[in-house]
Amino acid sequence: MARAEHIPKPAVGRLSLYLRQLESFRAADRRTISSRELGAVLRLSDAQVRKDLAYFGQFGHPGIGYRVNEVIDRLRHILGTDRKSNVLLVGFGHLGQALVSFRGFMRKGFEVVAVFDNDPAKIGRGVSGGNSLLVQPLGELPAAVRRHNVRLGVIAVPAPAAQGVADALVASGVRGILNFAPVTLQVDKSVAVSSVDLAVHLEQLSFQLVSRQR
Amino acid sequence: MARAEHIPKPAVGRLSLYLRQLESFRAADRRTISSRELGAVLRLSDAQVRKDLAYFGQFGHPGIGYRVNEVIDRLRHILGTDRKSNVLLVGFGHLGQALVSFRGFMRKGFEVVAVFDNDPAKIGRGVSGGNSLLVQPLGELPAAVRRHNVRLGVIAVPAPAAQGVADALVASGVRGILNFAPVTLQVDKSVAVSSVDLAVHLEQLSFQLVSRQR
DNA sequence: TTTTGTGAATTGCTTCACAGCA
DNA sequence: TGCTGTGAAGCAATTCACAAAA
Repeated sequence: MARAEHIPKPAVGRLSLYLRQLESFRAADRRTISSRELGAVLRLSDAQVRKDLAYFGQFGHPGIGYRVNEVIDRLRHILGTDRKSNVLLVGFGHLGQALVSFRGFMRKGFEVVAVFDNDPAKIGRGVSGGNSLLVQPLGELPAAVRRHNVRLGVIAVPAPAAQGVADALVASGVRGILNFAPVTLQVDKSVAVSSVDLAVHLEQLSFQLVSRQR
Repeated sequence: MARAEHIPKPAVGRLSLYLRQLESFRAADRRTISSRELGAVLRLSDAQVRKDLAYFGQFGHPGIGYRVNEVIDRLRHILGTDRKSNVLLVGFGHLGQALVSFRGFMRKGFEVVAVFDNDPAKIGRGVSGGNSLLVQPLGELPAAVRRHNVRLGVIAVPAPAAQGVADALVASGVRGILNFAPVTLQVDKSVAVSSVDLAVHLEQLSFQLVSRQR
């Protein structure tokens, strides 16, 4: 039992991949899986898989492998997605609409409970996502955070507006931000930030292409 | 000049961030910038910034810092975005629409030259993005790759369809894939893949929240 | 001075290889 | 046998700290 040892940051990132892959195996009626097989589909070594899981306790069964259901449950608990988290979305452009209609959201333990935008043409519009949400003006943000006990916010606004939105989220008490705007947000380091920048990803691919063809 | 030395993979990822931030500094009329200041806004150490840039040659000027324009040009060249790359998009749902209408695309040296979807209701529709593109059926994909000399493809289809699309892209000669579907694509390792999974990012935030509040 | 570029030291992460269990 | 968990070894990345340049 190697609990509470120092956990490499990349290991935490892989936990999500293990969970996703295990759910896929479960959908295919697999009951157990070895570290070797799990690693193979994710392009990781078997040792990597074992070590990552072992950081969080005794997961596997020697001679058998890992029981799919058991590991899924434990990973969800570790990641904190075994109970629903209320999420708030700011920005209802194409990307924002894509995000609320994305099924993976709810399935994974996250629920969008409010949507904001400052465009008067969008305010008051219904959100397709399901539970009869309406797009609200940003002024309503602090009230919504309190009412729904929101800890996570998603920023899907244009770059120039992103920092202001981040400030508003943090001031309202949000503790984590998923940012899709291509800027580095300046927030108190007690707030967790994860950023997705389309251009950055394309540039990485471009670099790999350039450096490989030589 | 420490060229061609072994370059840490994370360093390449940061190159994009340096580029983005430098463009932002240029927009604010800054001509030079020190490693300390550049690192501060990106939450990196000054030594990290210097070392990353030095992997790719002599960039800075002792006593002065880095000349913004100069470094921007050289980073673009290194990343291969100093000339336009033709990109092909598969999947014209909300996410696909968000991607084509994303301004950052063109600005960064990428241009979407064809859009595909298998939904008959979408085929033939115009793509808002600008240059009068029409959504095409997937069967047209190989021809488009050849015609436009496409090396990069973006997958924005539902998870179950993603692997098939990836296979089609690779078979057509695409060399890099940006994947938004929540699956690990199995492709030949000569093909570069970069994946963005919304659920994974939210889970990372959730984990950080859970582990911090204790 | 200020600030870079870079070997050396350090820290962090992954792989190895094997004891132990089923 | 098959497979996990884990110290030890090996590799990778970051930070330190300082000579050299402007």
